[in-house]
Amino acid sequence: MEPRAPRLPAGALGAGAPVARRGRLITPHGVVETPAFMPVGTLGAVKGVTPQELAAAGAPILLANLYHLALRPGIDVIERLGGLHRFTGWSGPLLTDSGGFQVWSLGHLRTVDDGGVTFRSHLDGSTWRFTPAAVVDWQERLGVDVAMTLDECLPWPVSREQAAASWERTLDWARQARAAWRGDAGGGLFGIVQGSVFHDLRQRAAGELAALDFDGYAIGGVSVGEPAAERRAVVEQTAAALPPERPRYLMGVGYPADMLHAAMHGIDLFDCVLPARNARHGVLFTREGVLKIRHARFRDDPRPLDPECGCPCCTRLSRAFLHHLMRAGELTGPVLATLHNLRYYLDFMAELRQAIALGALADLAARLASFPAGHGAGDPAGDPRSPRTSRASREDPPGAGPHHPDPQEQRSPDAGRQARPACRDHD
RNA sequence: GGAGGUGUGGCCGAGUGGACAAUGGCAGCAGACUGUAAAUCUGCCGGGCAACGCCCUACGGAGGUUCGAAUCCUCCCGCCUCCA
Repeated sequence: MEPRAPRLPAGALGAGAPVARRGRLITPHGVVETPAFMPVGTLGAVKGVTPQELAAAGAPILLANLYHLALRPGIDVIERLGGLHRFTGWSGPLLTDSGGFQVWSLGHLRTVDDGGVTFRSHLDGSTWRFTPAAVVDWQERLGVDVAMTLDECLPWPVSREQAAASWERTLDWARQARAAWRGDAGGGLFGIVQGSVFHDLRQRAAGELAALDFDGYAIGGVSVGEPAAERRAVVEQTAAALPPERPRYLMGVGYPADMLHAAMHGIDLFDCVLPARNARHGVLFTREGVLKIRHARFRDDPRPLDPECGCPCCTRLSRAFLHHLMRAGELTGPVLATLHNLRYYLDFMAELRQAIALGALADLAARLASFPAGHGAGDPAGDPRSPRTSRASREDPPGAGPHHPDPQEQRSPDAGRQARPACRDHD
């Protein structure tokens, strides 16, 4: 993103450092304009939000979780009820995560071996075997638009040796998943790059994964505690090594500033629980920065959370009322807060897409960077090595403007195919 | 009028001779949260200070016993229950 910054040689498939790009993810249940944010509905719903509300907020695609749905209510049940779309009432594109994240988050409830992952259910202690092929099969039975391969999401930090060994296993799983994938329903299968914070590992992994010809590629294993600067470096260099004509998905990220940074490096898809979870915890994203709505200072505040926001909360309710609901433990509080944060994220992505189209990413970066430090907006996107803000706004939008068309994105063989997710440039 | 019970930090509520400035919970004041085991978790929460320790004030009030009392005794005050 910073033209003057030294970068590693481009990967075998990359002609150079990727830049921000607009695109379309074409799925059986609709087209997703990218870069896009995918709200997380682990159990089939974003907590507190109906499918209708989610659509009204502008969500283009919903993420759910295979691990959680397999344990409860079970793949069989959902399949019998007509698939995950029918079951959840969400008629737009659906992506399911494979359970790879639970390898990390449920660290003490699982064991990993070369063949897959054995979970001890967090619900009742029962034993569940997740193999690369089974995970693919289950997702196909759910009828999702985008399935993810089973991967091993490593903790941070790990040694280089651990990361390398783990990657060999995840790569093997990716091969098995690719072989098992049928894609009958028109969905696509994404592979997941791991490699912890080791750039050469990541780059190698990206290349090896690309050779398997997935419908899209995800960068996993970030946002597990590593420093933001390391994460950003990983994103930059991994993105550069991924096939440009396919969607790039940065898993679990993140704060708006992090998404902006990643988008500047050619990432197309994001997901994160942050807007929903923080909303439930009283932390609201606004165009002025973050508001902790439970703070006493909002008790008498008649203003909307964010006057520029069109969500059901901001259009007619005061900060004081939301403050009251959250403090009183009234369910409506977290619901409204979630609708707001989601709307903020989705609006932010719309602004991001527009900024890419207009070559105005620097303005967006500058505005984000102007947020008070420590308010949860993440570090400024412009310079991973500097927590200061002015830097970013001085730099040119890194190759994102109309004068920096990204030649990599054009005319991929799959660009026009509707049968499976594809990502391509606009016009 | 008689008998029994009870009174603890903003609220509820443990503690019944030293380890008690006093367990918990709530409320309050902050912090955290990144492919969701999270409407969760963590810290602070009588006052003061030259503050990893010390001092002051505190378990309804006043006295007393004791080396030592929120805890035992006496009286007073409030509240509750039962009997007249």
